[in-house]
Amino acid sequence: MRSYHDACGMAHALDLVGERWALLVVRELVLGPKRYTDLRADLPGISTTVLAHRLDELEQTGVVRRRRLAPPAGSTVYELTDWGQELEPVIRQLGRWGARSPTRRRDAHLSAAGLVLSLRTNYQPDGSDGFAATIELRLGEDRFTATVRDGQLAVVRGGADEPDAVIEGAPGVLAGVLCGGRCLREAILANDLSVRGDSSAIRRFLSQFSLSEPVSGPPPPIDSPEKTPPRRLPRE
Amino acid sequence: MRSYHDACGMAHALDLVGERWALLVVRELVLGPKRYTDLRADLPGISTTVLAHRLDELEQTGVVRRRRLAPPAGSTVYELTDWGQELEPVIRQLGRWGARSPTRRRDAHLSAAGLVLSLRTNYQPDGSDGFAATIELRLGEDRFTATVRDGQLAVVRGGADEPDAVIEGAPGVLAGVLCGGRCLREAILANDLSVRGDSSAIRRFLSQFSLSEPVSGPPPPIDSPEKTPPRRLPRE
DNA sequence: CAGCATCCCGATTGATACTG
DNA sequence: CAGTATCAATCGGGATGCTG
Repeated sequence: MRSYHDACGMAHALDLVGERWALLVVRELVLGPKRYTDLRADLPGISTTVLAHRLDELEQTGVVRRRRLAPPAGSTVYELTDWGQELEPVIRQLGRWGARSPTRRRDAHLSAAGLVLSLRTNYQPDGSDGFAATIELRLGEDRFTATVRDGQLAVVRGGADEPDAVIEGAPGVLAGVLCGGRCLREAILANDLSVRGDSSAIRRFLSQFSLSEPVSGPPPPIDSPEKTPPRRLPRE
Repeated sequence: MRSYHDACGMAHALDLVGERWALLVVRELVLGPKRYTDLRADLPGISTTVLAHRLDELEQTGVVRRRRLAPPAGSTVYELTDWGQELEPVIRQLGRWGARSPTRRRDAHLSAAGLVLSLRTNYQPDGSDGFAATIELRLGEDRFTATVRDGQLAVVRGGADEPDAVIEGAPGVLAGVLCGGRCLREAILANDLSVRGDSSAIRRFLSQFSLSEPVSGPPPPIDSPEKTPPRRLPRE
């Protein structure tokens, strides 16, 4: 296994999860166990070879665990270990940084896990009056339950028993509305999204996610010669 | 340029800084600008080809900026842009995670930047009485000034004017004492470290860094069959 | 069909040498 | 000092094959 041979914690973290696709595999598992085939489906572009390799390595290093489900399911799933689960803050902080990139394509594919993590990251209660709601999110095959209470957001996998509302649509569409500034009504009219239930709860829910503005556009193409004088020498 | 074609912020972040060595280059620049040759020296194992590639890419994506120093220095340095500088929390969180790995080699090479970042990460004031001190760290060629005041730590590049104490030694040795539990006196006797100045300030300073304990040893080699019953099906 | 293993090929990396 | 050039080794991606 390749290594940076560096005692720095970050360098060692990259020994473990710095290989191509590794952190995306972890991202897909943050919300719960998945089967090999579902991982492959949720990571468009990964090859079966690479996925198998990454899962092996992540298992060997104690980030991921394989488990066979009890009968009658019988299938094998991959899940994060407790330590692997602690990568979630890392993933969210990296996501918060990358989301502000001027070169990010907001129209690219978005997995359900990607959307839910961005919800967790971008949630910001507005006025802190006691708004509470349970919203079921139907993202393709996957269902999630988002619960807002006391200015806290929780999103877990699985449908809700008695949701105040249900929102159904592709993750990318929902992201466009939640974090990309797209108009909800327009998305519904375009048949990209469908909603049911308490529409005022939906509106309040949607309004509680902050749009992360990209940093100032692409960097100036040419370096302006004398605008920023050298601040200091690289060495003493 | 290779991309995951994923709208998730984290995936895009990896498009930008996920290539091999990229984040280590950023780490080396977090404390201030550096020249090409110094980067190469501080990143043992990187090839000149890859370093040149990474710097090109990081410059194109607006993470790093090249600058020619004013005469008489005249040399070219690389420095983080404001946005690139915002990777520091990401690097620290990744470092905090990786530092707890059971497979991390604490005896490997450690760069001055790696040490200083781990200081910033692991600082935890103990009893909050008004301890204040200025300590100069001499790490090979590089000097840093660590200032503790009001339960806050600041470490900046450059020597101190009137430090309360001076500590000199290799970054790895200092890390062993600060975060690895090695005895200061023993390190001095072994001639790995030298100190000058207020020795009680040094002792108090050193005691304010928390040892991050590794997570429970290497994962169990064989999966115990029935110990953790399956929690749920991967799909509804 | 789930869960890989194999083979092939182009892209990336790393070691070394070389240049302005 | 600050890179570029070259080349072998490795890695990633795509297609396909295999096995229960």
